[in-house]
Amino acid sequence: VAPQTRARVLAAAERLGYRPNPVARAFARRRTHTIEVVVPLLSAYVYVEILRGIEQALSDSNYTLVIRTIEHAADRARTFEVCCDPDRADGVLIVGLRPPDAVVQRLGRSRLPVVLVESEHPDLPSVVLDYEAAAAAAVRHCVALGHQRIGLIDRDDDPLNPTPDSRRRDGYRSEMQAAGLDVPNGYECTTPMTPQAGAEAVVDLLALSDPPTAVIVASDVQAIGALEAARRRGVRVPEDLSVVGNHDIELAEYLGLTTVRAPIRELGRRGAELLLGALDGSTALEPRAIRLPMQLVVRTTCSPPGQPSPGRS
Amino acid sequence: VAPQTRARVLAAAERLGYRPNPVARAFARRRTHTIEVVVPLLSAYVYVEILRGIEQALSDSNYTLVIRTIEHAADRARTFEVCCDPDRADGVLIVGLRPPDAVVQRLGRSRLPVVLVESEHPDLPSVVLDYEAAAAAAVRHCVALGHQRIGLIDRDDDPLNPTPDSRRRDGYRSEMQAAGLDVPNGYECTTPMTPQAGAEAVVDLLALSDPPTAVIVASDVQAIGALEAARRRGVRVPEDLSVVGNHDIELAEYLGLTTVRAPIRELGRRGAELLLGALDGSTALEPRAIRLPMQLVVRTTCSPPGQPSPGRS
DNA sequence: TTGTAGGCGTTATCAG
DNA sequence: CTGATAACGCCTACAA
Repeated sequence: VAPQTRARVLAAAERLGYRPNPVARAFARRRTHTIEVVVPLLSAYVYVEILRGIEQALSDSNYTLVIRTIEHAADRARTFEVCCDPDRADGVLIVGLRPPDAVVQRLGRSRLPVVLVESEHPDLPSVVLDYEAAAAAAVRHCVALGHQRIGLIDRDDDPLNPTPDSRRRDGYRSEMQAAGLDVPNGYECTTPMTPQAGAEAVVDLLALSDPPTAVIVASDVQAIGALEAARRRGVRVPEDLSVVGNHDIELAEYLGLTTVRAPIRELGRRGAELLLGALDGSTALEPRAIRLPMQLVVRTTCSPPGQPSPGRS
Repeated sequence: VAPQTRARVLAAAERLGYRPNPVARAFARRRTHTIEVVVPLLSAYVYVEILRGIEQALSDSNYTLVIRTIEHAADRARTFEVCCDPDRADGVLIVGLRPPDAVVQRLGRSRLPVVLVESEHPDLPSVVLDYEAAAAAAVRHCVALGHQRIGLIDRDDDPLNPTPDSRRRDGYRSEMQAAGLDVPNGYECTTPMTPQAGAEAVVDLLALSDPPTAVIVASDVQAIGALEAARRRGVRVPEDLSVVGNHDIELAEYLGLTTVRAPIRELGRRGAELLLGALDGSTALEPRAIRLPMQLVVRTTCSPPGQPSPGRS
C-alpha cells in the first residue's frame, strides 16, 4: 500500500472512531486472544501472588485474562468443562488445582495448551514449588544449630484439591532421618492455614512430655500464630523454641521470622511464560513439572537450643 | 417443540459432545456475557476482597469475569480505552480508580453500563465506603473514653487514583471540632499503607512535645506497625496509647486491635449486583454514590488515657 | 411446528 | 497488489 494512502485511511479511521470489533475478529480468526485462569478462591495470599505473576507475564502480550474461581467443590466439574473449551480460550492456566482426568483427556484431544501452576498431573506441564526441599532446608538449618527435637506443623490438605500433598512431610522426614533424628509421636501435625490453628498446634506440641525445641511450620500465617501463642505462654522465641516459617510474606520480615522464601509470583510468571511460548509457537509444552527452588531466609526466630531457661520471677 | 423431540435432540447433542461456540454466539447476539473489571494492582488486601465480593455476586449469573489490572499509571489510558468497548463487554466495574472524563463521556454515549467501586465520579453510579463516618466514629470512641489529644495517621493518596481522598481527614477534623478538641501541628500525617510506615509515623507522633494519647489509623496494616513500634519503645497499648485501626483484617482480631470494620467484600458484591440489575433490566443505574456504613469493633487497644505510667524498673 | 435464508464484522482466499 | 466474495457458527425472522 502506498504509504500516503495508508496514512489517509488510518486518519479516517481515527476520525470516525473506528474500532475493530474484537468478537467478530475472534470469530473469524478462531482465536480469542484470551487466557483462562482457574484458581481456588481468591482469598489466599498464595493465589493472589500467583495471579499477580501471571498478570505481569501477560501484561505486554495483548492477551486478555479471564478468571474463574472455584469456591465450592461442586463448581469444579462445571468450571473445568467451561474453561477448557478450545473455542473460548487460546490457553488455560490451572492454579492450585488438579484437573479431573476426563478434562485432561479432552484437553489433550483439543490441543488447547494448558499449564498447571502449583499443582501436578503426569500428563500436563506444570510449575510447582519444591516444598520437599524447603522442609528439608528448614530441618537442616535447625539441625545445624544443634536441635535434635524438631517438630512439624504442616498444613491441612486443600479440600479443593483431592491430591494429598505430602511433599513437605516427606522432606521433613527424610531430612530428619538423614540427620539420624527421631520423629516421636505427636511431632507431626497438620492444621488449617490460619494463625489461630498455628497457635493451637504449637500449644499441643509444647504440651508433649518431651516437647520439640524447634518447629518447622508450613506457612508464615500459621507460624505467626505459633509465635504469638508461645509468647503468651512465656515460651521465649528463639531461646526456648526456634520457629521456621514458609513463604516469607511481608509480615515475616517485619516480625523477624526465619522462613523459607517461596518465589510465588515467579511461579505464576513462569507458568504464564510457558503458556505464551506455546501460543506463539516458540516452545513446545512438555508434560513435566518444573520445580522452583525455595531459599532459607535467616532472621531471628531460630537459635541454638538447650540454653536452660533462666526462669521467670 | 414436542417434549419428546426435544429430549431426543438434547440426547443426541450430548452424545456427540456438541458445545455451542461461545464466540459465535456472542457475535450473533451482540452480547458477550462478559463483565470487565478494572482494578489497581492485585496486591492490596482491599482490592482482592472486593474482587471476591464481585465474584460471589456473579457466581450464579453466567457472566464471565475479565480482569484488567493497572499496574503503572501509563497503562491507565490504554486499559480504559480497551475495556470500555461496548463490543467487548456487557458491563464494566471500575474498582478503586476514577476513570478519565473522556472515558466517562464515551461510556455515556455507548450506554455500556458501568459501576464504580471504591471510587466516585459525579456522572456515574458508585459504591463506596464511608471513610468520613468511620474516622468520625473512631474519634468519637476515643473522646468517649476521655481522650483529648487524638492524632491521625492517614494513608497517602493512591498514585493510581488522581482524586485526592480527604474523606477520612474530613471526618476526623469535623468530629474533633464537634468535641471541642484541638488538632495541634503534627497531629495529622499520611504514610504509605505498610506496617513500617505506620511504625515510623507513630514514632514521630510520640516524639512531639505534647504527644497524642490516642491515634486513629487509616488501615489495620499501618496500625499493626504502630502497635509493634510502640511496644518496642516501651509505650504500652492501651495504657499509654490507644490505637484504632480501620478495615478489620483477619489479623486484627487476632491481635486484639480495636478497629472500624469495612464491609469490603460487601462493597464488591453491591457493585456487581447493581450492574447485574442493569444488565437484566430490572433496575436502572443512577449516577450517585451509595455509601456503605462501617462499624466500630471494640477490642483491646483502647482505654481511658492519663493513667500515669507506673514507670519501669 | 419445522425448515430455510439472511445477517452479524472480520479475515482469508482467490480472481482480476 | 487490489478488490470482490465466501466462509466463520449461531440467531432470528419469515415462509412453508
